[in-house]
Amino acid sequence: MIHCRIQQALQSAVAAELPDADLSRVLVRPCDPKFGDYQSNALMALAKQRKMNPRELAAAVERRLDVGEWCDSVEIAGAGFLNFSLRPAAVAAQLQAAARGEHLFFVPSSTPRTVVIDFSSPNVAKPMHVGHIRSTILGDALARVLRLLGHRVIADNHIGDWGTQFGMLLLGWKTQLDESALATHPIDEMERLYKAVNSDESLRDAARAELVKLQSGDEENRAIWQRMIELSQEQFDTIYNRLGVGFDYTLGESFYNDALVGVIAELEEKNIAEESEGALVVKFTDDPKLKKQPAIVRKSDGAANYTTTDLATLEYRQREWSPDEILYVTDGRQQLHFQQLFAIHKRWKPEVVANLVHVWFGSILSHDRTPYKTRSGEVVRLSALLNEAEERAFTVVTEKNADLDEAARREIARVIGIGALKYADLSNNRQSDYIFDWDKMLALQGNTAPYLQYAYTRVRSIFRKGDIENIDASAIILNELEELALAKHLLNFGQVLENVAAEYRPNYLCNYLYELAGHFAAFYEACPVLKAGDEKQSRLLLCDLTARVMRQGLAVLGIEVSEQM
RNA sequence: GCGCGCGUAGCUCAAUUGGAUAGAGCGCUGGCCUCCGGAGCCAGAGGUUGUGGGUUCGACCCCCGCCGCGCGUACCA
Repeated sequence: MIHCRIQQALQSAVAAELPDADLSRVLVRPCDPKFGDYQSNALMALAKQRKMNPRELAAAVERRLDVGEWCDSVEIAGAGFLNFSLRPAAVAAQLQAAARGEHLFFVPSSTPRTVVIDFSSPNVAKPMHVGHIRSTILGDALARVLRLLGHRVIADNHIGDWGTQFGMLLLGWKTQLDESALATHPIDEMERLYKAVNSDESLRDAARAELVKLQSGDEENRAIWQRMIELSQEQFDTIYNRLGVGFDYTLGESFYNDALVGVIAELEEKNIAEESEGALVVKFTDDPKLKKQPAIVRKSDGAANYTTTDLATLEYRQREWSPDEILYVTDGRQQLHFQQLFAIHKRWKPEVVANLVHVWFGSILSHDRTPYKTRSGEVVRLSALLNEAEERAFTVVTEKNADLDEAARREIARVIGIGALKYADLSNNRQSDYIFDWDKMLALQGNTAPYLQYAYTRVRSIFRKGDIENIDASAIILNELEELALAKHLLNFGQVLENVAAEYRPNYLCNYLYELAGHFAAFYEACPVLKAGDEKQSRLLLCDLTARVMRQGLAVLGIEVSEQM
């Protein structure tokens, strides 16, 4: 990609001028069009370190710089910026290469990594709810982006299939199970059982006894527990199918049960953990931020907790897959837990160099800025949320396109509704809390999925209308400002994907696609396509590449497109 | 108390290693249909980036203080 080549050329020039410079910080970025197409501000920082005059350094580097193949001019501006302006011919060559199928403005990573992504993690015997949506959607989008860039991704669903709640569930199952309710609405029935037992103090000991039996391998309880997992997995699969989300593994908490004792023993042996108030804890005396809060790895009743399970999980993943990176896509409220986890792991397995990252996100809020709930104050189930998204989209589609038959409208509504829901989440900075708003996410204007999907159908419509099958990409003409701006924007797709992968922020891609739609709209208004003369094939190519980038970009966000809306 | 995070236009949100005149949508004002999907496009108004200092050629971004909000803070995950 041109951007990359310019950056490499700049790095070579800097290396020649300043042999000891840190080239990893010598970067080239897209910039405000009034300055050019790309900009580097790296020389100002380098000059500062060395107490040099930044403009003189820029001039010296510029003399060594050879980017004539791609750039019309390189200018030194302001305090020492280097501004690059692309040659239209170089832009055209990129478009032609894309037309030949050589690339779609990105290239696979030259250093592929193995990345484990831990996301979604719903609980057995409970409904999936709005609290699972960000993790599921964000984790899936990151998995898709990383895969597209050539990385080896292992998506692992660490479901909650173990814990004290099973004592209550088992007791309820044995004493007050409604078989027919279980057959029709298994999740509701299991939730009912849990609530019934949990609300009755007098059943506490009996529930506890069922838990102990389960833990000691009692056959009947194991069988019931297995059944609960199966029923829950059916629910998960239904939701994941609707969302188009997939996993490579579903290794829940119970998978690590047998390893917990060993983990605890090792932490004791290595003097990482110590007794305190009846529990076994890890203290972080040398870490100013963590010293106040020890982490419990064995409760005073002898049971392990999630820190222990996560350590065992980490050890398994390391042994099994040797990842370069493990991503935990969870709520920001678990930050302390992951800081502790990573700190313990570093002491426990100092030889492991995998990059452990807590990819955390904010909360979904109602308009009153309290956690998003139903009107009656209950958690919103994911199934209901998806239904409503599709239903609302169906209403809009029917309004706008009543002549399509219902099946077609349902299918379009599915694509739009689910897409809107996902995009609303992904287009925000993941660390921000955001306010859930149906009208905003389904709007056809602004930075929304329906707007982007609509932009896609407008392009496709040109091809339908013109009955176009093949494009002759031999003559690219980029005379109009709008053509050139659109073409240049297409060139930046790959860099945006890399930024998403580097910071685990899909909203960068959302912004890019929204800008792409904007550039296309301007082009579409200013430049007739089907009625064009010499430019027709060139413009068709711009349309086609826009559609392909839009479709691919949305696809890695987990969002589908429709030919018509 | 301590820790983490947040505070950007009336509202909802962006802002890519510290980079150039902080950008969108909604709402408001005003334009554009002999034209490929008007579910669209263009323009205008709207900002002391909570606040006071500091570092820097340059700060929404880094450092210190203060105000406000959210979350976490020993046996849930």
